[in-house]
Amino acid sequence: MAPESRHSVRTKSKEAVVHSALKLFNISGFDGTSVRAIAADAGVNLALVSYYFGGKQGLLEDLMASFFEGYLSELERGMKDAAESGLSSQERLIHVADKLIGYQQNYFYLSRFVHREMTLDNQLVRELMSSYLMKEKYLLDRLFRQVIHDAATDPLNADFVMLQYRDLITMPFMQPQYLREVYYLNPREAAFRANYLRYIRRWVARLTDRTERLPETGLQ
Amino acid sequence: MAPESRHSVRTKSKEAVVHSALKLFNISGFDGTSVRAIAADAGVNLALVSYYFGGKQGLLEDLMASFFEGYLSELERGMKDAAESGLSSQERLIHVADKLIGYQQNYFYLSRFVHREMTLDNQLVRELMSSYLMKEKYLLDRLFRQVIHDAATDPLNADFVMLQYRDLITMPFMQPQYLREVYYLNPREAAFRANYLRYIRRWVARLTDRTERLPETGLQ
DNA sequence: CCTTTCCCTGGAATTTTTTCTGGACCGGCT
DNA sequence: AGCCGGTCCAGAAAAAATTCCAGGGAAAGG
Repeated sequence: MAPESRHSVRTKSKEAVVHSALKLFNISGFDGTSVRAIAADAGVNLALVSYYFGGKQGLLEDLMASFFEGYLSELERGMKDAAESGLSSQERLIHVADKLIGYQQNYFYLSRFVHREMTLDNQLVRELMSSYLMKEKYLLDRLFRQVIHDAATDPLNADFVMLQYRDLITMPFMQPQYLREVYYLNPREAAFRANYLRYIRRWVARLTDRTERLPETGLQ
Repeated sequence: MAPESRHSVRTKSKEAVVHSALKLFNISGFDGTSVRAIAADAGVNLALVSYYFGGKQGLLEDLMASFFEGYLSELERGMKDAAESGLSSQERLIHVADKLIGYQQNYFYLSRFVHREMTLDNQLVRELMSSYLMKEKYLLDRLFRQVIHDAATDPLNADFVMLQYRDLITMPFMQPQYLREVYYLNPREAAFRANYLRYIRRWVARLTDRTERLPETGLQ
């Protein structure tokens, strides 16, 4: 970090708050982190948080909105690019996944924080969901329309496929510490993106490669 | 459950605390829930939490340990059953998945709570988890050994496969509200278990189907 | 029937932690 | 000079965790 000249600190405090907040939220969670701790870590006065965000709750909503706007615009742009490049429907899945993984790498702490908060089941989350997540689902539906049609699969199975696709993309950023501790994988690295994308490619290929008939194995 | 006669209340308070705690944790998270709220919801005296669990932190650790013991023993027993029934390696994956999904359905709130807490990245979580997660990984490695060997896939890809398998099993219980709100699926229902298992069956089939045609001489 | 024991209640006081507010400072800009 | 945005300090106010104490009442044991 650069030395703290009076000038560089100027107008940087807000960013410092966000940065420290995200860092600490990923360690102790939102409710487990005090504004004092954030201010202390950011080397900033306590009152700043209320000043800029109107309290702790305001900071939360700010971060949430910020993530979803970026995430959704990345998703939209990825789909648009893919369509204009004339990619096949499978290749579109891969291209979009790549974009979204890149986005979450760039906003690593933010992504993790938001994913975690979304696992709560309260009023705030439900309100946020209904706007952002519905839009996400709409886009994913469009992205998968062709694939689903080609595979001629039943609707329930199609839901599970989309669900797994989404989860494939978000999981490494929801529990990176698991990947790190258990598999020695670091979702923040560029290498991870490349390797993981190769796996997603395989997943997509298997998805569309074969016909619908299943080998009915003996038991149950 | 019996009505709240004086008898049933006896020795039931501890369970009532656990029940209310889990319910509230799933709404507001651990740190977002006060001991007062738990006691009030349980219709129990405030001091009881400290009395039984030695404080809020003790309650947390109790719940964590309780989940993992049940989860791992279910995993072990599922593997043992599958082995003794002489199931194929693919069928074992499905059988174990079914068992673990059943377990998480039976302990729905507990599972969700633990999964959520695990996404934190602090010292406590790391210590608490490392022993359990390492054991889980050991068991999963054994469960997949044959499948991986048959598929003759490279180690990195094998990791991703196991990762996805685990995630397939836990995801519905980490974010059930997402499935509910966006896909109108309820992971708590028996029907979900059956339908989802059918998807897992497909996933396993796709996993092994096309690789079976590869020559046996793959590298380990 | 009486007594002891154990689980729990009730209502506090105590202590620690956290958020928020009111005002002061400070350097730059007009 | 006087304003203004950004920053800091201290303390109010509120909330939360923990502990204390004085029992009630059912069950178990005599």
